[in-house]
Amino acid sequence: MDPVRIMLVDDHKMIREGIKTYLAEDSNYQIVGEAENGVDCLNQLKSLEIDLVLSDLNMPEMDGLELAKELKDRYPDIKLIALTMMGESQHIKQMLAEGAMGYLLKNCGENEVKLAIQNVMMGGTYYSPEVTNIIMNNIRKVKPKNTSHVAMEMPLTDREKEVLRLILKEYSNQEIADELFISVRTVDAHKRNLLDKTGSKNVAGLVIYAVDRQLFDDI
Amino acid sequence: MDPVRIMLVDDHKMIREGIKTYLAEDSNYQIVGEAENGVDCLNQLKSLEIDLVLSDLNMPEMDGLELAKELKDRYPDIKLIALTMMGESQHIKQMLAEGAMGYLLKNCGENEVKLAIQNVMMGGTYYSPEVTNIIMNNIRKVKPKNTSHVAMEMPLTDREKEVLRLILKEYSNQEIADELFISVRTVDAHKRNLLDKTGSKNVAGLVIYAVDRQLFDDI
DNA sequence: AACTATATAAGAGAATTACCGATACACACA
DNA sequence: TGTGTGTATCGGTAATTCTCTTATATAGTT
Repeated sequence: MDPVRIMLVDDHKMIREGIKTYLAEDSNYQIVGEAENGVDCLNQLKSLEIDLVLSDLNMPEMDGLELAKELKDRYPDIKLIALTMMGESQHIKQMLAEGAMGYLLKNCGENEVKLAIQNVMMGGTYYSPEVTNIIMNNIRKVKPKNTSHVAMEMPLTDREKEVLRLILKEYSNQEIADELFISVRTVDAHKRNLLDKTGSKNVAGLVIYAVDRQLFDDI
Repeated sequence: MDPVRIMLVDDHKMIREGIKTYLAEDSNYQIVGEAENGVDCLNQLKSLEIDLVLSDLNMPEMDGLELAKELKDRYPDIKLIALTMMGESQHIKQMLAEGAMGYLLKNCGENEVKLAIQNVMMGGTYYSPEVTNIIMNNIRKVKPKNTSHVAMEMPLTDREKEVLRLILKEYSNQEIADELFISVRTVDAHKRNLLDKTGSKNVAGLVIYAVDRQLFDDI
């Protein structure tokens, strides 16, 4: 099999050197480019054939997230694995959302790097266990509320959910009325009930309610 | 070490039997209870000392999510591992949010079950790799939008972010004005600029924008 | 048959927000 | 030293939404 053609993107030379020593003696991997930031990387990509980019998150000029967006847009076939340090669950989720197929911690070992590259090159994914934990903990800790008033929570009727769904789609009351073939006053009434049931003060509250209960899968 | 005292909760006898055979011959584990749904489980807990609950998600009477909430509330020391089949990323995230410390697929092997129980009993976590993939893919596929107009995206000013933050807190324009010691009209203007910059039609759009960019960590 | 929940709708006034400006200030650029 | 450009600040007026109250029809329950 041809070696995987890799570009390293990190503003710290030391990190790049480290990874190079990991992969240097293995003919399955070939480091064909190094960049210090996203802009640098994109420039080099104009003249290089690359299979996979291993990129840091925090960099001057253009960070990993911006780079991920550009890569997805301009070179959708190039695989991306993100390199990160602990405690960046915020960025991790965003990178995944932008198409990173893998995630490595900077203190990972040689075998883990190779495993990640292999998985991703075969169309799979790789997430270092520590990263998985960060994400899962992040998901878990999201809700410090609902302790006492759980039982008090009222179920929404189908119609109310329908109205809520349209509210999330940024429809005005009038537009919702037209969509559902009912009067604005009715929409008004449903909305009022929604505000009561969810304990919200306004539309913002309704959206947040829907989002953190994941009422609709398109959010 | 004392054996881990376990309760199995699943409406399918076959599943319960399967897990029992996995753990029966190992003196480190003791199945002290079996329940067919959440209500059944909670009833038995009144008279049983349990360390860990292994629970299905979809069950009649009271499902896994409801059970998780009740356990967290009434027996916060009891560990919970969720049992699931593929394709339930929605529920997975919710279960994690409700305090499940682990996640197993129903087709997992004996060793994986034991590993999960050990990890969780030691205060750790266990997520089956397939489940991890489901979650990550779910995070990844969320955004089918931003393809062309990525570059067009305008950065928000500090003041605008401040206003947006208060909007997310369900403040009215007047309340925001009071909080920031400015006129309602100014708030209004900031809001208009926010709507323009984010391409939103109304507050719902702003909230969604903030949520899926994770602009503020309290959402 | 009576009760409850839901969906529907209206009136009327208050409150809020949206829209179209305008001014002021700082900062960059030529 | 002008001349933009972006940001923050408001005012008036129009449009919308909210609040409160009331009402009817329908379906399901007891």
